[in-house]
Amino acid sequence: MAYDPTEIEPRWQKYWLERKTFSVEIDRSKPKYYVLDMFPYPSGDGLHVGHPEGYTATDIMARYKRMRGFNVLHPIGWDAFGLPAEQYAIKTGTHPRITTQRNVENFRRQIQSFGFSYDWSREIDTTSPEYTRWTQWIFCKLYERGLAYQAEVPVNWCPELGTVLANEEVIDGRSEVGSHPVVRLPLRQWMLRITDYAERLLEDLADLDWPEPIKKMQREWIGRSEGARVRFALADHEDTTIEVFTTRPDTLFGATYMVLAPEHELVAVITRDDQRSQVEAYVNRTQSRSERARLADAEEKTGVFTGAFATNPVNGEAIPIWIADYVLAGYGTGAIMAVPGHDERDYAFAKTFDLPIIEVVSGGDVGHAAHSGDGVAVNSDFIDGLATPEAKTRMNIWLEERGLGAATVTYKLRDWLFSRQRYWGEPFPVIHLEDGSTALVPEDDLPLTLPELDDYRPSGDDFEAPLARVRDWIETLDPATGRPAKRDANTMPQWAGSCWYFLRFLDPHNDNEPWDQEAERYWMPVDLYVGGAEHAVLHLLYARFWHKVFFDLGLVHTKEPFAKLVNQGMILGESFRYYDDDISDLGDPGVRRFSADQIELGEDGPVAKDGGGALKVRWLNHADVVIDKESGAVHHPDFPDLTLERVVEKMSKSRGNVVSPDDVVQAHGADSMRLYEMFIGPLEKAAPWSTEGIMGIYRFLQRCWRLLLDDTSGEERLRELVDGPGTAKQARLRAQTIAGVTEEIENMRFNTAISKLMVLVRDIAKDAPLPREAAEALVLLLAPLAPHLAEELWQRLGHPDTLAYEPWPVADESLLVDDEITIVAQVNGKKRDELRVPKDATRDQIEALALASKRVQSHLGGREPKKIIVVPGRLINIVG
RNA sequence: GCCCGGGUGGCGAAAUCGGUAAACGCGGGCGACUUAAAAUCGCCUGGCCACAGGCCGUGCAGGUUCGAGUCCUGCCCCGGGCACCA
Repeated sequence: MAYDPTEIEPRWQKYWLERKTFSVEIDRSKPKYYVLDMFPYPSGDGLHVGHPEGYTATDIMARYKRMRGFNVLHPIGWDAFGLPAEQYAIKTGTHPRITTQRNVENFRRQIQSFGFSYDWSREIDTTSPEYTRWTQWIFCKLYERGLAYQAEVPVNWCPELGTVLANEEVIDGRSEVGSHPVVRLPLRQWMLRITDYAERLLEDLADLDWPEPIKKMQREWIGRSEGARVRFALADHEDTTIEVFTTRPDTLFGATYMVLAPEHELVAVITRDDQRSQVEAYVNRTQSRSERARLADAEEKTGVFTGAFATNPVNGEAIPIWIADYVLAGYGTGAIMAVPGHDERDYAFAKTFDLPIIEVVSGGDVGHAAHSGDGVAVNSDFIDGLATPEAKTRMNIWLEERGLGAATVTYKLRDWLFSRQRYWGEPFPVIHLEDGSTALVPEDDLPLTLPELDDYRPSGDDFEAPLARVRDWIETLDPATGRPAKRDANTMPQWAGSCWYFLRFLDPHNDNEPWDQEAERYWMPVDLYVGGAEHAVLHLLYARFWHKVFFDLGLVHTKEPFAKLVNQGMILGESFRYYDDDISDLGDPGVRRFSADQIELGEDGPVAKDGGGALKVRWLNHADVVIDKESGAVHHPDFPDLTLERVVEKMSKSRGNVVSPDDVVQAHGADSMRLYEMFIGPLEKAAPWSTEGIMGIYRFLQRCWRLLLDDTSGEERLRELVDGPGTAKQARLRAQTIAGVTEEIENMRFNTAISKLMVLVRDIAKDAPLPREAAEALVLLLAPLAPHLAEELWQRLGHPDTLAYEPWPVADESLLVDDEITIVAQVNGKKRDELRVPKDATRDQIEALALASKRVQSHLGGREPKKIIVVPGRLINIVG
């Protein structure tokens, strides 16, 4: 029998499950290691080949750390609330619970078929009442601390999805999910006060072992900005002032006008009657325009004069107050002092409306453009001559002394819009009382479960959630007074469940509290967290926020939940493309076909270079194309003259480049898939799936099998193994491989770890029979990467138990360096010869050997060496 | 527009302390085994030339250095993020 993963793998998967090989409990005699995958959403499509990449990486680390003596927590569960199941329910009437259960089962089956070493006794599901109960309990804690509040806010309403989206879920005025249009509407919503934690969320990033770009994205998202608030008195309203935020208080003398956001509350108050109709028209126009439209023409500044004037506090000058949509209501105070000389946006606005421009910082030419950089203050009375940083400080002091303003810090981060007009989410554990106030549902009554529905559609035009229609659920009694009250028709966003799931894994069946304190103190923080970079700000920021609240509540002992973060790259699909002019898919026999170099991109898509006619893209699968062996060029199977363009991109149904992991497991086994995904390149980097590539890995695993087992006679027998370490060469190769693979796995460089194992398998039994020590080391080193094969071989080597807890092999340090090494001899920086020298050869010995080399001498051409550089153990360079 | 990544053989990549460029794998070529094919095993595989040898070669153009894929300056291309945040 040859190596047969379809027989070996299910057998070992069953073994692990039945024996609970990977179940863990707190064990204070061992160091702990918590390794976590980003919470999967069980979609209807099942896993594609990209999912297992991150899971394989964490599984390798989990298995490796167990062998290194760590007590490893490696759990999995389901982030099972979410839009797709609900949209499916809207279409088919199937309850999302049914869809979700079905999908979870499929995901579990697939994930188990990859042989991941999860502790299945800790499996959780965010939609289960036992989980939802604690999500709601956490909301109560947020509410009690004043971190959850309701507000009438302009929200991102997506008519297509029938819900409100968080700012983070809107990209260029469209929904992140499905790319549907989004409009701004004022609605009463639940908000979470994440802005209270802005400073800590920013500060604590510093100590995290996360990729720098992700930290940077979070820093920019939080957007800390130092400046000053300045109060401007109004010329006609003695009791009213307008406060602005500026990062450049030093330019106050250059403030020649003021701009309010159209939504600013004082707009209606200060507008002069003769300007009112124009102002109102502008406000209405702004409201009705989508964010997208506003952004699209950001170049052109628009605005209207209110007729009112403010007084510049530094010089008493009256400056006009305008409204314009380039000032955002949600940032700072929603009002600015405009300094056209030193701000590009203000400059453009001033030019458009012919407002005065004054230079107050030297170093530029305000006649031609705004000078927004630092310089020296001019035309600025008491700060004249000061450099920008000093001028800022001086102005802040001046303002503070007179009670006109103060130095302050502002953040871009906004409060988190936390309610959705959906059915398939956690209901809010609150009731609305007759007097307009709200109260929490008593803790004993949690979880508050969802009622059954006949119709999952959103209520449409009145912007209400489906739950609003369920009267006997909505209408309830206040348990405190017995008076009528109403439940909240909104549900929480999908992020809620994933904000704390890593804590529930510590103690998943606890009925008394969300997690046990002792378990938290033992297991937290997460030592390694692996997932896609698409969660850079959303999930990772929200989860950090909640964690800090838990910290303040004394529920967790670490400030941060995820000590180390790694983003895996995507597995891409390969497809091949050409173009034709059969735009309406008529199958016209006279159709013209074009290769990539015969077309160009017009405004409405591809057009032919020769005629400019519109073209349609056509895609072919790898299996259907013809590849020229000589040149590597790819051709259409039916039209050999048509050269196809290779395109590597995200897998999608429309491209026909999706690879199913079920097919891969069936054809080559889970071990091959795991190894292949790790072998194609660094974990962080995106790489294309290749059908040929996995064959190479499959062959390698077969070689491992045959190295230990003799299957020529038809009954696979263990080969005769030489006891002990074998020859000196074999012992050295074994030691070098152990040292190399250990180092690579520690740094999660699995691709090079695998290549080192390939070298071992290739060379270990080349000149002498395989020694037992080498065979056992190979199997143990292979175990984290290809666990099924390793378990099988381990058993055949005579070990009755799983190797999951076998000690990791140790390299004999003394064997790591050869006695004789190769040194490169260079002449003037170019390699000319190689020298074999003892590993501890002296500088003089190497020099003598190099100068004795014929090749070196011929390239020196009789010249005297001017300088000789010796790099110990590496090379000698003779300059002459 | 701004900010991050990244450009190395036909392909995925390695070289991460400035020190032998291309380890390992795919693809390709040649050979062994075979009636044959598959599988397997062995060797070769960056380009060019006056071919026991030499020249060129890590996106492009320069620079620093005995020595540059690696450091510096300018530019080009690809991927991602942000985008009126005062």
